[in-house]
Amino acid sequence: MSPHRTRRRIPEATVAGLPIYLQILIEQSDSGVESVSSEGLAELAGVNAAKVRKDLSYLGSYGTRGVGYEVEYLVFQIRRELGLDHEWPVVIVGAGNLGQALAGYGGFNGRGFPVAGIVDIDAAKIDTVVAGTAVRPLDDLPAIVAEGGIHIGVIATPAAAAQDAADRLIAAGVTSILNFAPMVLSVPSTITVRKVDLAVELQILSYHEQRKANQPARSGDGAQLHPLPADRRRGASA
Amino acid sequence: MSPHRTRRRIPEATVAGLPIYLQILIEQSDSGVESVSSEGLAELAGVNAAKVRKDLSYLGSYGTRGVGYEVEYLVFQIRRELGLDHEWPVVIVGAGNLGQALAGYGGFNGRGFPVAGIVDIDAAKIDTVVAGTAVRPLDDLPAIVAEGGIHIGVIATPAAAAQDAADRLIAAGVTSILNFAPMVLSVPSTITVRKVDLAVELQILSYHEQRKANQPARSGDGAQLHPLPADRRRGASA
DNA sequence: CCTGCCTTGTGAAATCGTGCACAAGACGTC
DNA sequence: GACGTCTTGTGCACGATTTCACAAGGCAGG
Repeated sequence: MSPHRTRRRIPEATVAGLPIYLQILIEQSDSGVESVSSEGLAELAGVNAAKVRKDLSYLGSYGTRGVGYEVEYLVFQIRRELGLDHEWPVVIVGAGNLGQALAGYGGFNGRGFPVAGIVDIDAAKIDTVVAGTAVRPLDDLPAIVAEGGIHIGVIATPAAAAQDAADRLIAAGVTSILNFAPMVLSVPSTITVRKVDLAVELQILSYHEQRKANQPARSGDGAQLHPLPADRRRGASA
Repeated sequence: MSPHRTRRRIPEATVAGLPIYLQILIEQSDSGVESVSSEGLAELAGVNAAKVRKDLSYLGSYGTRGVGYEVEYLVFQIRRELGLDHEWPVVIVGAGNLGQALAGYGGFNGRGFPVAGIVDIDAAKIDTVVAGTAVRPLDDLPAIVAEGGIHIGVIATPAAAAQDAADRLIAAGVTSILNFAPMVLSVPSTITVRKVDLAVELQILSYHEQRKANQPARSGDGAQLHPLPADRRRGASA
């Protein structure tokens, strides 16, 4: 049975932070570290220690005052909260450059999101094998989703085809979409969409670069001429 | 000869929104649309119209009351603000699966971020040609960065090599980094870092999926929930 | 058991982002 | 030139997120 019921809602900002903590904790665990403090975790994640504690407190009181958090246990709890206690097969739409790379990328298969299928609209690509999986026709989407019990779809098509891909995924039963196409999707409010757009990321970097170029180093903002030797500081992110 | 001086600081949230508006505006421009209202733009970007107006107001008063925004002009202004009035060559560290895909991906070359070089630490990969660019040794990084006047580096290495890649990029003179490795980088505060982590995105989707599964379906817009296949129970390994 | 030290968990304050509501301004019409 | 309509630009309120500050516990040593 469900180990916990409708837990209090976790803020989006916290949900976005949990995978980072998880990654760090797993790393620590692999290194033999058994316990970690909010300050240590914060350091590694590049955030404020208070934020770490508040984020973790949404999961429950899994720390020990005066001691810290037990790494293994925290990993277990975060995994459970994120729904990572089982695999989530995904289907990729678009077997082009990006789709192929994603299929072959370890970040999917190795992390609990096995690629259960790849589809493409281009007949020439059908049956070619990408990273061990044969490309199937776009029309097979409903069958693939139903057979695989798939909830998550990945869109790796050109922008022009992205909305159609989304519509088909949703019609097939998918309820979460990871969109790599540079295109804002229009979907029902029941569908969760996350967008990853390389051009957007680069343009944000471009903005900051231009800003740096227009603004020679000033004494107050930590910009220094000599690189700091010992401890490093975190750069801008988010 | 910087075209404008230290403009008032633009909030990060707005900076992140500008590339989206830009993309939509370019699309509209290509379709022959000459003018757009904040409401129209908001619709296409999937945000609130007031937010669009507020975001754009940080650039200046480039709209016309009662009419809207002139598409071409707005494109020009956003481009300028983002520093997209010239190209930003990038260097990619890591010629593996992901690095190769990125090099071949149109999202770089076609959008003002030409790939000026790809480097890898693996001697076997040196001189192989990826998307028209020969892979060069990691040690060439300083030369590549200097010759190309490069400010932006892309990390496409495994997590374990990411910090070293960052250190080398920074030592070579790069001041902005786009990090695809599932690893929080430690860098001086003068360096701008943005992280793109597929696993993180998927895990966030996983959280929302789990949430939907635990929460009984609600009637509404025709998107029905998918029963969770009860037989899928394997734990994800790191 | 008591004391001192350490770190969590959490109210409260500060900051940031978003949306509403409306005055200000531009354009077309009469 | 005045009027009506439309849409921007923005003050203000609200909500979310981040940070601060500290009381509440837990553990070790005496």
